[in-house]
Amino acid sequence: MANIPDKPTLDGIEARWSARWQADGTYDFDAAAPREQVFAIDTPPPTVSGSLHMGHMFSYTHTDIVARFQRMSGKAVFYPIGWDDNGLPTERRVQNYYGVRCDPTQQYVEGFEPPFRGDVAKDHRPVPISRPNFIELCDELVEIDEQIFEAVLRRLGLSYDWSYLYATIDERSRRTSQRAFLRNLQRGEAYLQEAPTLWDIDDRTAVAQAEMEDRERQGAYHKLLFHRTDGAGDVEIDTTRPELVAACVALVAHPDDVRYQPMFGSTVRTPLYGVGVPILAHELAEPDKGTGIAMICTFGDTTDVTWWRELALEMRPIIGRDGRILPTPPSGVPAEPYAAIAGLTVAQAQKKVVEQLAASGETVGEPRPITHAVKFYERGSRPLEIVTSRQWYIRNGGRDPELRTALVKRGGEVAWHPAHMQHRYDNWVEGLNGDWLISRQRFFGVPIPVWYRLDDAGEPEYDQPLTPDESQLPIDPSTDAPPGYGNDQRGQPGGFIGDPDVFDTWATSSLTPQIAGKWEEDPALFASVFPMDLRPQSHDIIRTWLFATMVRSHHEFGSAPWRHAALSGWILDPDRKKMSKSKGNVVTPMALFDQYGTDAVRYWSGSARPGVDTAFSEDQMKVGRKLANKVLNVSKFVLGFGEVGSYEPADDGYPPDVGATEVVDQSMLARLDGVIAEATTAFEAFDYARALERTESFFWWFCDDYVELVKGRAYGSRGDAAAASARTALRTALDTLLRLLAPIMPFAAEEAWSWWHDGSVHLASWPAPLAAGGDPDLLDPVCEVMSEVRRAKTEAKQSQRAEVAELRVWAPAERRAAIDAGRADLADAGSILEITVDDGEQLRCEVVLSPSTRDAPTG
RNA sequence: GGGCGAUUAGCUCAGUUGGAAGAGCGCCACGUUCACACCGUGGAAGUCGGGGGAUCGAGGCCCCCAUCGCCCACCA
Repeated sequence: MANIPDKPTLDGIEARWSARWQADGTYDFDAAAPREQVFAIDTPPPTVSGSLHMGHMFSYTHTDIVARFQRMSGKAVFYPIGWDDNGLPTERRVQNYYGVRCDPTQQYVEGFEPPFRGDVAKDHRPVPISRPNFIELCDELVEIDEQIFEAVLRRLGLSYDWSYLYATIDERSRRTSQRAFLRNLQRGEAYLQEAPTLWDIDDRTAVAQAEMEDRERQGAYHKLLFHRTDGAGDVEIDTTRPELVAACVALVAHPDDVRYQPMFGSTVRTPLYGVGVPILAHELAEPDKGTGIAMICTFGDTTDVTWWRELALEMRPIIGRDGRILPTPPSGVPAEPYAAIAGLTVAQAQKKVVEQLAASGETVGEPRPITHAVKFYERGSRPLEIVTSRQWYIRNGGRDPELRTALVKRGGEVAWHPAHMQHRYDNWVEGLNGDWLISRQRFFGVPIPVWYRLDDAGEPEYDQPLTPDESQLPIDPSTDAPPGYGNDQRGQPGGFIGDPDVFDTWATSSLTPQIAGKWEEDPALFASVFPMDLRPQSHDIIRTWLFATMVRSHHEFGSAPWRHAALSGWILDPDRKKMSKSKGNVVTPMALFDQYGTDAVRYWSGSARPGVDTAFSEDQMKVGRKLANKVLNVSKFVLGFGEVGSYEPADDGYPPDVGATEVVDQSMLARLDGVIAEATTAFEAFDYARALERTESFFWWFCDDYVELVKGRAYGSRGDAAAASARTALRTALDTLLRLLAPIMPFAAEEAWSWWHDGSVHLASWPAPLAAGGDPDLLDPVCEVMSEVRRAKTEAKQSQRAEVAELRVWAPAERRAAIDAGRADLADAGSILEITVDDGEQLRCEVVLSPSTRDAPTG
């Protein structure tokens, strides 16, 4: 054959084949394919404000392996990629990269030059810039980051159709996001409500339940005295937040708590302020926590919100959106003690209040330190507060048992891989306690496409938002005017104002099937890719991305958005902790590609079972490197025998195996046939790891035993007919193995394939069953005998090429036939002069090395 | 507090309907440059977390316990 290199090498094959695939459009989606022949993947768009790490390489490889299998199986694979670039993470990166911050009150500056581009000076104070200037910098940095991302993903060999590339901030995504929201609004699935909201005081934005996490923090119980108005003494309550005493609206105990039953309905005066608050009963109060009676404040935690709502309590907010105590006390709260804390941070206020309580004698004993869980925004650095604000919500079942049940049912329509991941979904949906808050008081995001009429007094009429026609999308209500209005009416009584907020990034990324499939913009495409076949993602975002996508699809289409969900595991440090950037000196994907080769890194990913957290292992990459190298070398060797016999290489279609006339060769092919079946079944169930394991195991057996056994014959030691059988079987097996390995090791497989085929192995058909007709187990006793011969030579400290004068084998009758069939090949492979086979109860060998060999001087 | 997963050789992990403990790495020994030193051959190494139970038979099935990890929870 023409193109076999003298010295095969893995070096540089990624660059060569990546360029070739791109030039040839190897992975282009066939948009004309009918739905049943399409395999559509809802690829996770990486957050471009971070960096691509090994976790991405790991899970993205899994998906790519599946995509390649499906493509070879004859599917038109719809495999788009996008960038998740809108939202807070990008804003933060822009702030840190350019040394700026967004201040909507600033005026736009034409041609603004940021103070830095990377390497911001340590003592630099962020320069306030206008929102349009800030957005421009976001767009600029996102573009830079995305180019770097693309280079890494191409190097990983991901078989995307890059022509469907999208970004969650691009025009189509904005249009899709706004359209979906307007539909939700029309159907009553989206609504605006003023309510207590979890609030991040640093980012100055509301956050959703799904983005909240608990962190252990040091705190302390303070015992406070509330004074009974009937003069019967004081009530002691324990609290970790004494600074909120001014916000106290009631005390609460469990209805069955006999200690407090007599007090229910009576009134106590708060310490310091003397404000009268009722003592009430509620099931959520826990008798064995603290003194068994708690103070309800607006708001200290989410339980306060529940109590406030269910007990219909007053509102006495004292914490502002900047996390500081409001300048003026709530109505009915005396100004005098309050003045001391006005304007302080929560931490400062707590210290002050504790001093005040000590001075007034309304605290008992010393604070008792405790460690307790406090709610944080997952990207935040200070505890969340709860403030009242007007926000947009989408119904997700959090307040509607019927919808919740329906969404759990939708989850049941999806096949989960691994299956137990469905528990996480069910668990989350069943535990929801509020609707999905989608509005964010941020800047770099999809604007909420509504305006509000201003009444004659200039007050917004929030209950009847003005909406654009879908044909106008995307719009920006801060610059566009609503239908029937002119921009000169902006902010004027009788005119309008735009909603100043943007959607949370999940509100847009929950629409990735719609965005990638060009919903409402290319109906033919959308019809052929939706519902998608596969959603691959990490299990830690089941509650966000997966669930949110389900909600949007349920509302819009009344179906699940995909048929399968494949949840990948995490990468763990060797010490079994989740690998994190904070640990420093984490390896970068590019460095590993350079060191081991892409196929080797992919091999490490592919050998991890679906959904299982996996230790980062360079050892596994070394093994992958060995395998890739072996693929090239054995290919060279097999192809070096040349084309003989009836073998005809086929460009697509499967090569015929009719030339294998020897039972030894037929046995190998029968065994390979079993591997094809197992690998195919495994791949169809998304179990790429099993497919790899079976293929790899056969591959090494093929190289170490079968090739060794028949190579003498393939060279022609027993004549042309016997050689032709061996050569045909070798080439058939090689052809099959390259196809089986192509999804895992696309570069090495393509390289070896290219030596003797036109066209890409990645467009070749997946191996069909081989009608070999042989006995797959026939070679077992032959290989056992070969192993015995090798052992004898090794124990005699001889070369494997050492001559054997005589090999005597005893075997049960049913195995003798197999050994007889392989005896000529055995003689060749082991340099054996004479083989005798006799009956015996068990397989047993006696190996007599030739004296001349044994006595020959070594070295 | 509720739920899920894991526990097999020094390390990383397979072990698919229960039928005589496996692989790779590492280690030891030997060999070899005629496909492959990114090589080959062979070897040592495990009371399958612990305890019960059903079975002729359990790493696999049932119950209990322990340890680790993760998810969820209304954590005053």
